[in-house]
Amino acid sequence: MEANTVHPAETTVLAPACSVGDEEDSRLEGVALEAWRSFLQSHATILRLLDAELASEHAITTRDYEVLLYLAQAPDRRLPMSALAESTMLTRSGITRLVDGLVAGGFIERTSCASDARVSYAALTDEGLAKLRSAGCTHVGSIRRLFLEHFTPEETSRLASLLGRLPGAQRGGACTAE
Amino acid sequence: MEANTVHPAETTVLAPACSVGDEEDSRLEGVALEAWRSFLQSHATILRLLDAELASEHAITTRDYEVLLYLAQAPDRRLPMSALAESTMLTRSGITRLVDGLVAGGFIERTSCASDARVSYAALTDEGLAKLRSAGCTHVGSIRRLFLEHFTPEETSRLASLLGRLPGAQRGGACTAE
DNA sequence: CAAGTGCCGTTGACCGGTCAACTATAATTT
DNA sequence: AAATTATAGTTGACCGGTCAACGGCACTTG
Repeated sequence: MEANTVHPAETTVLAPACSVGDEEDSRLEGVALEAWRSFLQSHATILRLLDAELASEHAITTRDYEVLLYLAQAPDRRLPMSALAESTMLTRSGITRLVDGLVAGGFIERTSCASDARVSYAALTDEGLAKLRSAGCTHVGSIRRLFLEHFTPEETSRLASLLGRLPGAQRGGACTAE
Repeated sequence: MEANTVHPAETTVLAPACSVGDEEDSRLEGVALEAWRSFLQSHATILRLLDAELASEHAITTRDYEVLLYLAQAPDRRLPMSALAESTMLTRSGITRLVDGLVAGGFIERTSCASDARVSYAALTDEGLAKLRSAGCTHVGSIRRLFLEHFTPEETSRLASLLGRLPGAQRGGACTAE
């Protein structure tokens, strides 16, 4: 029937390896190329699958999930918009619109801040929490299947230590870090 | 002045680790969490930087670059739109529009196929090739700096072998692979 | 060779996200 | 206290990409 919809993605990719010209070192060689390509393509593929599953089984986006999760972990289950923006690495306007959607879905409410009238909190509703819980199972399962399952525990730890050196890898995200 | 534009990204992120509820295994623990988080966040961060550099120094996108590169490596420096779509992991319509842009920029021409009137080739122009070459230096340099430089050769190779197991990592992309 | 079937590329409608401009509030300077 | 500057959030315009529908062409199959 179909299956003609080639999955999209945000790949990118690398650099010559053959003979565009055969000049300088503007090329990536062997194993370095492999590493880089695998990095890009696996990311694209995994995220795509993750998103598809979450969308089809829970009608939310990976981003939605992420926001719900951050809120669930936050004290009082609420966070200022800016905090959300920073955590998710979206712009403030991006978060505004994303939260708009979640509010419309009933997963989040906007509440105002007593001590600073500029800030508006995004607060997780009970339905939001329920959604997160139900989606969580699926999602974590998928992450295991698509990512973690390919490694032994030691490998996972080695991988973590390698990837952990890359730019951006160390920005927050943990439980009570910040 | 500013620097208030928090860099955006397509992160996602993981799963609880604290105490959303303290139920089942719908959580990611320790080192697995680290690996997954690093994977997501480093990707987001690196691609963002890469894109910014390419945009500011060469006025093209990472995707543009990718397409140019694929064409440069192709026999006769041209490829059918569908082939491009597959390589880049974009949809056919996505490629149409992307190529539109590159044609407008003079980097690509559309030519038709003698043996099959349905296909239209995207063919690299000389300017396109020049663009690729000049951008290539910057780009590959950035990849080295942002990614490769964080690893010794053995580490790179180990990383390649780990990432190489992930879904999507083995799809084509090499020189004369197909 | 006429009719079905399927593939190629483009287009329209939409969506998620950015950027830049703006409003309202807070904090700082004078 | 008034003026300045900075911060929080929203909005409008736009962009890159998807999806679904379509038109042109090629390949069966009657």
